[in-house]
Amino acid sequence: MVKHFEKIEQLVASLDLKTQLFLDKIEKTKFFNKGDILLSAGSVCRKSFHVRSGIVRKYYIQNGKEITTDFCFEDDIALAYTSYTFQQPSTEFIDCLTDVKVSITHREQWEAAKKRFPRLLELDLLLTEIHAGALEEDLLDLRTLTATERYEKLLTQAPELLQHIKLTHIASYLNISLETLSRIRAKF
Amino acid sequence: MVKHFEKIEQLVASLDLKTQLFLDKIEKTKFFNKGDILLSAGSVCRKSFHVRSGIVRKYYIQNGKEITTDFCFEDDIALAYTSYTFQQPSTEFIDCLTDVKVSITHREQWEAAKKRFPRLLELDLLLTEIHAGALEEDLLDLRTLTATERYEKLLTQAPELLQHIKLTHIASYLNISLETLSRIRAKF
DNA sequence: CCCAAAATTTGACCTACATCAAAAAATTAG
DNA sequence: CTAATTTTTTGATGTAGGTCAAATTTTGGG
Repeated sequence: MVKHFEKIEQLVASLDLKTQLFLDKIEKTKFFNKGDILLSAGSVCRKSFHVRSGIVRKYYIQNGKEITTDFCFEDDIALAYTSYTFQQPSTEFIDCLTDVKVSITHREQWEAAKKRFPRLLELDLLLTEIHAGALEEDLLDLRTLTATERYEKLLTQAPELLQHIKLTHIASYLNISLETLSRIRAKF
Repeated sequence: MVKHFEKIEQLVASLDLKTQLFLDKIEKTKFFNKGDILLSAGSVCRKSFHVRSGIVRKYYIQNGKEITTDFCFEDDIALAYTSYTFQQPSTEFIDCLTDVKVSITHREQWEAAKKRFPRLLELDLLLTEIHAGALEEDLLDLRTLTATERYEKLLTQAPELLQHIKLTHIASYLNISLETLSRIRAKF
């Protein structure tokens, strides 16, 4: 769930045509089915998944329980951030909550592209800044909001999410047990 | 508390001399006293504070209570990240827990430097990636560890911190009440 | 349309940690 | 060195939200 969409658009639009064409050339469209796993914990994340349609989820497993860290919709880029950046084994899984269409770019090719078209560094930086900003916000929320407040915030900021995603996943995303979430919802 | 120190060093070392000299030129050394405030919530963060000695703390105030988000020691860069990046009013304060020596660089000049020496974009990106990585780890810890486990982790990863910093601040950093932290410590 | 499986709700109980209050220990200033 | 102030500990009590179990509702395949 990345915001700041306009900023990204704007930067991409300001790139020269050659760069944009190159980016198009190194990405490949693929289709996955609901339930398919795009990345497993333990393996190194070497591709980015630019979601074109459908819903993708990032999660890790803690004591046999799935903990959702993010949902990715159209235009979001799904990747296991730390694994991708530092080329370490991922702690996260990435899977498809629906049938999905994604544009895949391999990290190597993206790195090469950045070498060849240095302005892509600006894009990479912007994306990373936005990611960090979102993490800071999540951290703040987790520290200061109660379970109910976190739910309410989600409700106002991303109500569409509740239409499409199972409560189990939403509960783990909000760091609330399924039962508690159900009780919160009962009182509106 | 930034790790990955070697990576940064390495990248800086790989910059050509002109770039390095330029960086030196735009930064200014200043001294502050214990208790001094480097940035207040509400104002926009326009400088970065590279800590040379002493301890700096970042925190925000929630219902009249200070919540510490980070401690910065020698070599760390203290700034209100989101405010600095997007030039919004900061939610965070930055203050000095001890007398402090810092190198200050103004954002404008840093931005200009990036324009003039594009390889600095790589440095900026690296710093942002490291920041994001740390945030991801904090988030994971907050989601999965108990109060005791968070304290133990701090104890093994940054024991020096406990020597120098008041328990009130450590408690708020760990998102634990002061009393609970005291009880955790009582049982070693 | 119906049944099996999955998702959600409801109920009873429990626990980690917060809060409030006061005592004890450590620090600082005069 | 002592009093005043700050920091930390200890005690008593409260509560948000977790866990386990069972009932209900929804969903999807045949």
